[in-house]
Amino acid sequence: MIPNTNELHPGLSIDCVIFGFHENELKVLLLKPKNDDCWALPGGFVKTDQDVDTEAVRVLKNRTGLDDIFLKQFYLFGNVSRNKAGHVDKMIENGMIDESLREWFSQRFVTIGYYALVEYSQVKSPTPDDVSEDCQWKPLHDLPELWLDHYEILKRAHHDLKKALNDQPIGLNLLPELFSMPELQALYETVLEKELDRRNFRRKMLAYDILIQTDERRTGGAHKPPILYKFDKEKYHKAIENGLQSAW
Amino acid sequence: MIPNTNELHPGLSIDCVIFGFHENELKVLLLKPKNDDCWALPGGFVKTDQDVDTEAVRVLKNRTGLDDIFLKQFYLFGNVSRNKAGHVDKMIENGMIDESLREWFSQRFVTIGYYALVEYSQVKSPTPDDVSEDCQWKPLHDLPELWLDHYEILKRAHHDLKKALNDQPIGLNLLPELFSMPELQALYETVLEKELDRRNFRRKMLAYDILIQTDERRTGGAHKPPILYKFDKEKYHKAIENGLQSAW
DNA sequence: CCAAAAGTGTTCTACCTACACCCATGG
DNA sequence: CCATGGGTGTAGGTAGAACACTTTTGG
Repeated sequence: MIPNTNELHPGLSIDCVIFGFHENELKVLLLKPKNDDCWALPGGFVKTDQDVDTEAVRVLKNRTGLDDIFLKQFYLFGNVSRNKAGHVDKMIENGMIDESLREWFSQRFVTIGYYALVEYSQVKSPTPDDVSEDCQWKPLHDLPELWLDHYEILKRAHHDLKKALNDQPIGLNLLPELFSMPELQALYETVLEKELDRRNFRRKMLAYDILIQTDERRTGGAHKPPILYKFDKEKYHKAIENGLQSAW
Repeated sequence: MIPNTNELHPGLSIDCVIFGFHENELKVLLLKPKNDDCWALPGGFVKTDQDVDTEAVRVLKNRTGLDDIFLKQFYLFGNVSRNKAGHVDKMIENGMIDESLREWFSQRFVTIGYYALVEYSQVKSPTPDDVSEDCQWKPLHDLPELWLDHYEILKRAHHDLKKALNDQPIGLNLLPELFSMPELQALYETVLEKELDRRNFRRKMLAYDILIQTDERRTGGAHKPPILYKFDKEKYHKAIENGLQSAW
């Protein structure tokens, strides 16, 4: 529910690009606003007595039930053009918001983009917010039409995520607790949108020294069962803080 | 002057960390608010009919007279704690702002951090804004006490700039048109806060393929005069767009 | 026993590191 | 002529790219 607008920071919103990884595809959690053909990024407003980061965590928690998740503020979208004329009228017509909120929604808004990486299977039931009728994972490469500038926000989130891989590992919170090297590689290939050499990938990843090899193997395939690994969380977080490689 | 507050985006400000390079030091352009001991980052507000980036460019232009400069949005500072109680009272007491603006300034503010890299010598006369009595370059490593969370903003700008060097060249807009390799190296060493090997630096920088060697040399020193280079602007900008190195 | 996919090792190359020598200038 | 700092080259090590063979499972 939209809280009393008096308690909200005017003209400021949050949009979260929530990435999940499933069936070798990157998926994004999207909302279907009521009576609208477009889909939208989960978002929200900022209470004036709350940190912006806190509010982003709240949005994530409300949609996915998850907290304690990697969540990164990546950009503030502040162009005037993102506020489309007629857009509020439509929301009122569609019954998404009440007439009384017309003024609040008619302000010029800037929005803070966050992206999150979550484990697909842990999101038991994606939950729509009160202005939406549905909440679903959509494949990054087969997206429905999106609201306003949400496609641009999503693209930039993915672009920033790709770049971040040069300096950070990913996988924690995006893969199950135990995973095989080929599964981790599939994640990287999906995010990067390119194929990688199996052997070189393994060597490089092991050199990061953030993996712990377990005794278990993933059986069931008609082939040699892969070793399962888990992340050394302490080293993983250190790697994120210190950066993985630097030219200087 | 502060425009009519009705035209301004409420609770939203811009702060610019303007870096200059002079006498082998990184300097930052700071403002001295009237009747206050602290110094502050140049900043401003966002007109509701202007893009946020546009407003940041305007701030830079007003303080330095420069435009067409590398200006990067690096973070939105959105913690509640940055709004200190009593801080508006003090501004009114000091005559920085009029009593009539009390309400406007008492809102909770979030601020968008930008950093800029400018050529020190091109800023003929740093210009204070109307709530400040002075505008000066201050050495990054000998800063006066700063307003509110401006020190935190500055630190983060520098940190982001350092990281950016792994993926981008710097120097254009920060050095004169013509510069020697040792001068460029001094810039890198200053930003990175570490010493680099002369020969390896040269090789690496030339490998970036963004420099044009000129026939001129910098004379005057009691030693072999260094060759002067300039940036190949087209290649320089391409390097910024495409990134200099990537792990994947 | 065969197909499928996983685990391992080697060679070649490119780049980074560390270092030493010569060169041009001003004083 | 000498002190100062700039230009150049090279040997050794490390890391990435390309690539082939062996291993283990299910069917």
